[in-house]
Amino acid sequence: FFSEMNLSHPDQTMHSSGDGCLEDDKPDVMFPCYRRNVYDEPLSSYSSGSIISQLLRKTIHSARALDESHFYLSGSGVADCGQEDQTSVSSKDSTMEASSPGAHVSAGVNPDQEHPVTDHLQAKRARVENIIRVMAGSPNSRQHGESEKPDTDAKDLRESREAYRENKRKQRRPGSSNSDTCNAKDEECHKLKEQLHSMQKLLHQLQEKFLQVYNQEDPEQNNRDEPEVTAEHDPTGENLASHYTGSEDDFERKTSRQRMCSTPKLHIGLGVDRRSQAAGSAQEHLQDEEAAEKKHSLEYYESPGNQSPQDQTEALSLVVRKPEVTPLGAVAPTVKRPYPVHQTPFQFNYSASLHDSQILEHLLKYGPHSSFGGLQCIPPPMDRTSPDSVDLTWDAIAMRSKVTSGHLGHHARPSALGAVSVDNLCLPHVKIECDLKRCRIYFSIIRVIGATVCAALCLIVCLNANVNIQEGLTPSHLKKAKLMFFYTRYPSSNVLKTYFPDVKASTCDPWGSEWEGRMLLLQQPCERLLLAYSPAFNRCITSQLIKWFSNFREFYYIQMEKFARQAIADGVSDVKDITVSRDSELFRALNMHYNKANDFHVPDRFLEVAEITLHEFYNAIVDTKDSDPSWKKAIYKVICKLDSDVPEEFKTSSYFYILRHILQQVDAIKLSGELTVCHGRGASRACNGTSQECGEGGTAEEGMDG
DNA sequence: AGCATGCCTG
DNA sequence: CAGGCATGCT
Repeated sequence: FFSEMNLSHPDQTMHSSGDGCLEDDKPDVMFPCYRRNVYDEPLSSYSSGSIISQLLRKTIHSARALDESHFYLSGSGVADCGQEDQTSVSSKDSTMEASSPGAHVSAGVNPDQEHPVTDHLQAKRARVENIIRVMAGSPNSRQHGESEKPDTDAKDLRESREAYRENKRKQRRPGSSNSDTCNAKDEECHKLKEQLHSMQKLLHQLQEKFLQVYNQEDPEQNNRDEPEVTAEHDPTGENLASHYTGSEDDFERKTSRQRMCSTPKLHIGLGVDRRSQAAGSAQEHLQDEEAAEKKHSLEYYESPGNQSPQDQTEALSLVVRKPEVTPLGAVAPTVKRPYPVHQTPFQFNYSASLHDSQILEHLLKYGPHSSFGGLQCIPPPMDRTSPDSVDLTWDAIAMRSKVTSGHLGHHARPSALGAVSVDNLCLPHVKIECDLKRCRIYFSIIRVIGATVCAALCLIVCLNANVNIQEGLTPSHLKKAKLMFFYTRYPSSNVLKTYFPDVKASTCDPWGSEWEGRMLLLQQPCERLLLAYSPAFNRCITSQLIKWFSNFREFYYIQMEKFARQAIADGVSDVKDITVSRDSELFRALNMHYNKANDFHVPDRFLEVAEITLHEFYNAIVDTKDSDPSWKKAIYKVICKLDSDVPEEFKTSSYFYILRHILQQVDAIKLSGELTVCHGRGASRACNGTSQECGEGGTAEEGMDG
């Protein structure tokens, strides 16, 4: 890891003293409550693009820098996040050090360090290095390729420079006192604690929503053809569904089907409650009563007593529980622990927490998009050869994204520091289609690794990031736009802004320095957070929306011309004989395009407009006006006046559409049984092979000062 | 020149 | 669906 960093940023490697930075408590300009240390790297290296991930990552690092006896969240069960490396790592030290001599490269590369470190710190750092290194697998391949890209994101560049200057500044102030460090760290701990609590709340909210969503689509309890999100159990008080009641009948229809499911019981304690002590008994308790109770309880996700596939209820289909014959079954190991059941994750014992921290670090380091294959290189200490070891490869999921265009948009944020082959993994343009799968994976991970507070926080952040925090418009926006097309074919940019409030809401860069204030939103209802992290309604996105509608119109008119000519070819002699009804082939084609899920009741007015349009084309063609190159323009002029007002419901956040989309995807995934995964053994081999490449690659980031 | 729009293409 | 290009307007 360190060699990778050094290679990646030779400038700072040459000047910055890694060990000394451990003691560096100079307030960070950009993140006042988090000081940079040796583990810090240019922000550009955060591939996930989630600022919260960055924060959390810093949290972990800070935690490790702290004395292990007074970690943040005092009195809570999470305290071992800073301790986990003590014994657990030592179990691997010999192997890793032997096989990866570059692990301590930072010490070797910087012989002239300005701040000699104590043996204690060095030992500590060595442990961390090993953890990170092991987790990293062979991250250089990506980095190498990335560095060769000339079109480095400007933001990345900026942040890289900022980080670079930051390091420069730090090295100019070698003397940092430990007393200051302690005070600052206390304050830091306090802030972290508050943030963790906030995250916990958010976690609860999202989980509840998640379960609501899931329970509603439960095919054995509901008619899945009308998935809906009810708000009656909405812990946030945000009645999403209420936005839609009393308007279009489809919404009414859906909301009328009020949930019969009981509110899912949420027991994710995040280590702050009694879960640590109660884990064992909770397990027995669940085994006794799970049939009656577990179904909609998140506790089930966590309980080690519910790991066998046979015990799986449909509630866990979200974590990919399928018959083994199906491709989905390949994921079944996901829900199995790679270590014995008695390694209760809620008890923050070393073994479990090490694994947690590995995954956590991995997630934080590489983001949720990275492959977990590297983690399988270090099987959990308790079960190194477990055949159930799961290799969660995001690329397998990402590849299936239907919306992805296969390349990064110019507004997308390329990840600068990637894990192995991040290129092929989930990128910002990978959209909602695979988000549900991610959800399932995340919850699988939670079950596998146990929901320590760190892991849970990380997971929820990643989940959040994937579903909602991404650059550019989401598939939810696209779906919404398509439905809006039923009302307006020529929306003005003002209309677009009005009806995409969640997009418009954010005017500052989620990845910019404003993020700190945004952390406050963690205490706000879910949707607020989502709004806060929605993409800025910049010109680029506006034009993207406009382009969408342009494409919509294009398809629309192509269909019209096609069916008009068909009618003529069929010998239709009177325009009046041409009608458009819901049974019409034309309508079916249009509906398939704009309302593929067929979950939206197309307004009658759209049928009328379609019929008018068809008539226009028919008449024009009959009158041989189509010989004029611009003969369609006259038709366009007519049709553009037929726009209707878009219902108010569409002004709501696209969050609703996200949920709806997820519900639809649930069905789709269940039917297709997709979601392929790599099996652990092969991936493990690959990891071992690539692990030798650690320390290689990673040319200097282009565009750095110098 | 700068921007918007439409057509064509992959 | 998005990129590239031509066109047209200001």
